[in-house]
Amino acid sequence: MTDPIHFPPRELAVMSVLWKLGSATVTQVKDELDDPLAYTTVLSALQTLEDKGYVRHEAEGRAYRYFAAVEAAQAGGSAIARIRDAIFQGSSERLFAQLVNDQALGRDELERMRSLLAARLRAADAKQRP
Amino acid sequence: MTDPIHFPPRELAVMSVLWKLGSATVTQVKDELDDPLAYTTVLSALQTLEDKGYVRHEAEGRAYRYFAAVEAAQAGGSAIARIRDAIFQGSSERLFAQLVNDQALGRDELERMRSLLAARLRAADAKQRP
DNA sequence: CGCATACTACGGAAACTTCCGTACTTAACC
DNA sequence: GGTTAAGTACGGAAGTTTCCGTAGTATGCG
Repeated sequence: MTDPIHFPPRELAVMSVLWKLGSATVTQVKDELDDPLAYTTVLSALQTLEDKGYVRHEAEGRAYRYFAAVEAAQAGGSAIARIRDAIFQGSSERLFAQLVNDQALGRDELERMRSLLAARLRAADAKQRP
Repeated sequence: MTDPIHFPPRELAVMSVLWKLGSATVTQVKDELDDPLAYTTVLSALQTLEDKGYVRHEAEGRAYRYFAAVEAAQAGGSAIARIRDAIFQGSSERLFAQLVNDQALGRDELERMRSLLAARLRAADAKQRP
């Protein structure tokens, strides 16, 4: 497996903007962040992330457009695994229990989870007895 | 809601040991960690965590026994929310999709997830039309 | 008592993270 | 051409995290 991807809080917030928008200029990232940071602060964060290889940029006019260089799914998988192992002692089931415990989950969302899980179970069956 | 709980990598590893063992002395934590750290390094981590209020200790003989002062479930809920919001754009469903995508999940584990989800759906129904 | 052993407190170095100001560059506009 | 506006590069200060060595304290043992 690759090195575990870990983002400190502020860098995660910046990555989050790129994943959400697909790509963004420095000013766009700055405007999306909850905290009012100086332009150069956001630029620094992006440059740090670029150093680490998590972000790349292209020139756009006289500005730069930034792109995430890692997929959200990849970062998500890594983050989930870390939480599962460290907090839930390796138990996906316990992690899941905590996830569905969220009272804000609507019925439609729960239904879609059920569908997803049913599909996943069928896939497991197919693999087990082909 | 309370301040978001966030553990840097090493501190998370230490908390993980406490959650796993219930409580532990410095030496026990040290022995459980994957990396071979000096005794004082582990002690420092525990003291830092105690400063932050995430850990407490009691005297045991001439040593200290450390306890987690936050529940794993609480830290887990906070961590899951952070990942959901930052990486999966607030979608529990997408987080869940990534979770069940893990090929290492066994049939029995998937079955138990299905039961959990079914129970959660029944609870949602009961709340919606009592 | 004197000594080794086991443990904690303290201090600090190095690296990382967050944050921003200043200086430099380029483009557009008058 | 000169000036303003928009943008980046650079450097650095302050705080956090990681890591450990040294010094101090207490316990038990001969």
